[in-house]
Amino acid sequence: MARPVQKKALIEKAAIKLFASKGIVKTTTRDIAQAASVSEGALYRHWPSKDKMAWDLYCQRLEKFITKLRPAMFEAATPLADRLGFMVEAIYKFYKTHNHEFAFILLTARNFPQNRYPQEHPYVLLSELLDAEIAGGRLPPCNTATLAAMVLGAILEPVIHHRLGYSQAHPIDSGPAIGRACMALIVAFGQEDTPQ
Amino acid sequence: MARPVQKKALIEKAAIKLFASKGIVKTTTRDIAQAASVSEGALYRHWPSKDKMAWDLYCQRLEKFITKLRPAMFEAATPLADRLGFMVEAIYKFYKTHNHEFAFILLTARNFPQNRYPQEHPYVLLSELLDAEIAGGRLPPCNTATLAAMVLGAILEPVIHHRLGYSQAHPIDSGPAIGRACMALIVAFGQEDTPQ
DNA sequence: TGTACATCAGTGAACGCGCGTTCACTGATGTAC
DNA sequence: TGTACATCAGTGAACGCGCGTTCACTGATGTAC
Repeated sequence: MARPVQKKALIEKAAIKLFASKGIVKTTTRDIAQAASVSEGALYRHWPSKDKMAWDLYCQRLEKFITKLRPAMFEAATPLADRLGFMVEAIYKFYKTHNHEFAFILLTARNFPQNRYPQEHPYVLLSELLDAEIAGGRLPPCNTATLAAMVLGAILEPVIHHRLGYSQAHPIDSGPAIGRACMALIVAFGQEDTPQ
Repeated sequence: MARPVQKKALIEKAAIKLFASKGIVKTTTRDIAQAASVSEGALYRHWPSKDKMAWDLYCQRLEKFITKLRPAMFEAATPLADRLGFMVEAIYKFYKTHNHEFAFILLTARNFPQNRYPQEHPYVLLSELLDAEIAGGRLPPCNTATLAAMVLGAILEPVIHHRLGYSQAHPIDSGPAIGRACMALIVAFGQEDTPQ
């Protein structure tokens, strides 16, 4: 039986909150240790470096999130508008319940030094979704890479604004309107356009 | 007559390029000095600190950009779709001609420690524009803070993806489709919605 | 015009704080016999 | 069951590199007389 790990979870929670608030680079190991009521050396019992810790946390929490998102987004029988609505709803719900974790994986982590997405990301899901719609003839062909980026930006930017305090209204309250607007965006983008 | 300033402009150019590529925190004064072929001490003849330099550059370059954007966006007689199209076009054009400067003021600078927008920002312009449309009865009332954030996100996210290399197609090539899609987004967002 | 002085953008070496990381040590738990 | 040993998450002090900033100095240009 493995020795009971007590403090790792505390360190993770404190690190994610700090990373989400101050950014990875401006968060020090002293910050984390203090917030988790742990010595600095304790970090190095679980991760080889601060940067590796950040990257591991990012991949792991993102995968957890994707696992929630993927199934309903790929219910083949459901119309696109519904699946998009589900995606928007799921994203904002996750933001509401896991504020810091969300800000970390979807906002802060944009500027990871690695400069790359992990294999799985809402952006990738969205691209696949759009490609499948086009392949199924339910959407005219278009540049899905750009379109997926637009939709993702339209969904996430209100979260950024809410989190930074520019807007008081929680995006989840505008969920239906936002889903509807994204659907209209997709349709309008495809009109009269040819793939590049 | 002021002594001719030769190196300040070099320092600014090098700093902006580095800030845009590595982020402000990860860019060192040694990086900047080396890129500008200048001693580190030279920075402190023009700015009191690295952070103040970054903030000054941000405000100044953003204002320059806004000055280009504002006039045509507020031509009262022009329909919204055209003004939106102009905005999209102007943004992507600026990105094309001033790659690093754009990435600095509109992408990197999102996570400034100050955690606030300067008074003038494309987001603010967009909000004002939408409010004016509603006041003029040409758009149904809605939550313009959220809507402006959506539109901004939809316009800027393709730029982020292009700059990070996720997408090869330059957003300017999809300019008309993106403008059209943003217009559709706005219209759909307002339908059946009441202001909050 | 020539001389003395002020100004200031620049240099390059040094400083010292803050940070990520290391390390010897501890004590609790698991395991072999 | 008791004893000896291995394991490992934790501590807290120390280390040392890298970074932002400082400082004495230089040399070119502007100004007073």
